[in-house]
Amino acid sequence: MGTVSKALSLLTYFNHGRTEIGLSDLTRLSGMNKATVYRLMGEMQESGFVEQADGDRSYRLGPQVLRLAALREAAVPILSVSRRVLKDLSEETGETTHLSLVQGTQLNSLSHAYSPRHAARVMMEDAEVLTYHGTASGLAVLAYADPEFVDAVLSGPLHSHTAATVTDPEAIRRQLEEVRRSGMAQSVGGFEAEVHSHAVPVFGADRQVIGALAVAAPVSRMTPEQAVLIPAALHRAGQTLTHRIGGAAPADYPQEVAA
Amino acid sequence: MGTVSKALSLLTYFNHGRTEIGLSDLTRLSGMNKATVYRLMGEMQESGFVEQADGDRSYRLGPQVLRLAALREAAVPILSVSRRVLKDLSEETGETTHLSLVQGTQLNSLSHAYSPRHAARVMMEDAEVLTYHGTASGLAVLAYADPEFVDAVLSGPLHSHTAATVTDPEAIRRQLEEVRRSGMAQSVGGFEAEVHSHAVPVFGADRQVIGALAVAAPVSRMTPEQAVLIPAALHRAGQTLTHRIGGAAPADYPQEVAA
DNA sequence: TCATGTTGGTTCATTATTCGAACCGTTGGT
DNA sequence: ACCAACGGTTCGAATAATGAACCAACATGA
Repeated sequence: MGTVSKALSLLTYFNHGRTEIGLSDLTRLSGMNKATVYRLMGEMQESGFVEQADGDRSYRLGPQVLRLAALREAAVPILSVSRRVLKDLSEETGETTHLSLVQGTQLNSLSHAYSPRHAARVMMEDAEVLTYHGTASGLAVLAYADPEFVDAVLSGPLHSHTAATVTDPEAIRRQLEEVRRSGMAQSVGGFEAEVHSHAVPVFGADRQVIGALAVAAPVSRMTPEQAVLIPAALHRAGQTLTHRIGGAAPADYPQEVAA
Repeated sequence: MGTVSKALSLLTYFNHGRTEIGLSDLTRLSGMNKATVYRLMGEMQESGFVEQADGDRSYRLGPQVLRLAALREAAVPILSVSRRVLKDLSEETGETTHLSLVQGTQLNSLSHAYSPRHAARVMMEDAEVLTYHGTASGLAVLAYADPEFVDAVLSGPLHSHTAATVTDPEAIRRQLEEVRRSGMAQSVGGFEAEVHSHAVPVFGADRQVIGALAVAAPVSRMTPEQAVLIPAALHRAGQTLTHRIGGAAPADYPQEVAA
């Protein structure tokens, strides 16, 4: 692994539960030498990618990432476009909706919308890491990902989030077959108990899957009517989003939502 | 300069006018060897910080920066907080308002708001680079920056945006004195002709200046009444923003807007 | 008070990585 | 057919990264 990859990999240890990390913690998390981490963080600090908090000297992400994100959105306005789609979809379904994107080898939630219809909602946070095997979004992505990528994911450790999480690689592969057939992934209590999620893949310009659009509802509200309405609305929203960002679905992607 | 700094410096060549850059262009812009640029970009591509467009193979910023930006906002919610302040300020003044932040050695616009009051508005784009000497925001920042930083900026080349841009270092230093006295910077036609800008500094937790809040109005609308109302509202908004992000102004910062 | 274990930060000889001139193969224009 | 420009690749020489050991400062607690 090159020096640049090492430096950038240090940034992956930041998440919602850990927005500030001290030097020693970072060396432990990364397994690198302390001097190495210190120098790498120092360089990234000079460039404004990280900065040090005032009180203790722990590191946090710097202001430079905001500029890059704004430019990314200027080049590929996927977030701003998705906000409209998410809002419409959550109004139509009455449930929480969210968008997640493939970033390197991990899947991150990046935008979400709530519906005001019900007081009880599935809550979401942005920039949260989703597992491929334990979420509807993850399955939707895997179903249309490169076979090598699927192999890499399924050969790694597959943690259980709940008692209902499917962790057997062969069982997951069968789920992926089903996703490809219907064009839609489902997960009932696989990530969080009492949550029924539907997800469809979102495709980029090269017909590669780039992420997933999902609806998350309490299982108690998944009536037979909703079980028809949500997949139909979600499928349409997914096609709209793929189209608006200049993407295209692969030829074998179902044009209509299958039962 | 270390390898990591070199790699990250490549990202600075992306801007609104140049969201995709080919390998050869990037080598020319950076002055580095082509093989070096190729390898560095390859590493950043693996980490998802950049990606290659489908048609040609030019590079653009990758999805990973979105995740980092979301986490930065989670740690230091300056953008989400500023949106409220900007919106209120543009409604109160009837003019375009914007926030810019110091990122390394450059100043970037990062958020803005328009007022619906007038059809003719000063238009803004996010993630645009502002000069320190030619904008009210830049002067507001310089007035409260480290003396070494001011020296570095003023010893560099100072380009003219318009005929009204002040480029003489000594004249700029006199302007900075005036900014420190009044707590507010002004620029009439210095960046764009026919635009009158006011700006106040925004401070972080360590009483360091971290950016500037500005109001940009057509010179034709800068009536005597507005020339009083805008500085007062802007000064209040700046204090509000500094306070909401957990910052504090230095002791010598004027508590009231001075004439 | 003294020992112990943190923390962030620094040093420097060893070593591995990065560098860059020159080189491909391809594309597009003339 | 030629030329120029493109993205990408090679490999010995040059440089920068590495990591064990070391500081100083602070905290904890016996």
